[in-house]
Amino acid sequence: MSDKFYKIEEVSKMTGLTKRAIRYYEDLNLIAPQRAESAYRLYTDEDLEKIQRIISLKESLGFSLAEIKNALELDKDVQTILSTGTAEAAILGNYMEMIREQIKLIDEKVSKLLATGEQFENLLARLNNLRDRAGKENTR
Amino acid sequence: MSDKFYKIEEVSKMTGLTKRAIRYYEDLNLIAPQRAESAYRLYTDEDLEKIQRIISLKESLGFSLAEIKNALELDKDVQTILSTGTAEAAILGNYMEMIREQIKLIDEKVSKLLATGEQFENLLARLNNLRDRAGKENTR
DNA sequence: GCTAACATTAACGTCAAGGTCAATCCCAGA
DNA sequence: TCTGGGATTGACCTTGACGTTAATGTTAGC
Repeated sequence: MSDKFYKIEEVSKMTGLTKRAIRYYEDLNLIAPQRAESAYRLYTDEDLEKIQRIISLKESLGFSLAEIKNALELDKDVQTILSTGTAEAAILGNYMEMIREQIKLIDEKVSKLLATGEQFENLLARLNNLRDRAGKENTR
Repeated sequence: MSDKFYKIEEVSKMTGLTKRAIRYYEDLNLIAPQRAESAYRLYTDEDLEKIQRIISLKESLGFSLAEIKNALELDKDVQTILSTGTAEAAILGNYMEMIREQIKLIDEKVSKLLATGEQFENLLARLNNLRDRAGKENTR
């Protein structure tokens, strides 16, 4: 966890995001890098991890940036609850319910994905079959 | 496979899409319902299935409509290859490669999703723990 | 034959997620 | 010190995926 700082161009190269996108995420309060006196944005490894999480949520889950913001905040809230050990039962139950919903949502996506995957596997198998039969015909 | 026809409002209700969205998909050539003489759109069960596939691809995979169009066309091409049994080896190999790529892409998404899911499960477990400890404290 | 509830196209509006451009500022190296 | 390559903000532009409205046609029941 070296406390090195990255400038936006480096972050762009490391993450594959454009500088514009990175700044945009900041506009939406998804990230909040430090600033140098010159007002340059300074990103830590922690910021980078957060950005990677954003990318992952976006690409795999197809979440909108607004949804991602919610997820990140939910996560953060829970982290503070866990670290302080402070939680009124009602609030805690609330968060647990939200997390269960997220999990359910993810499970649904997974099963849809698996179903789609099987369809393609099926197609592939049938094409394989066709190719094999064609091969036989040629060697007859 | 009854050859009943549905009008757009029925399709809307059955699929949960708005009529506007359904027409928009037609603009993009994702679907091509028949027309009555009055120019009303007439949807078959087959059209409905296609629409359901579009929805599924959109929601689970987060595909753009352009990507969905590609996937549907790929599927259709392969179907005709399979039904006619006609396929030059090169073309066949080509399609098989494309399908493998789709499968790979899907697998990647699935594992990302599962990873995210586990994170949430983890949080949930820790919250459960916290709650149990709090419970004990109250009954002490 | 009228009317209400459907349908059509065409055109413009909107929102998210950035792209692009301009004007200005900062910094590192010759 | 000057110069080129990055950084900043602000403003407007674009694309995808629809929403909305207007003007008009169709159909089913009374």
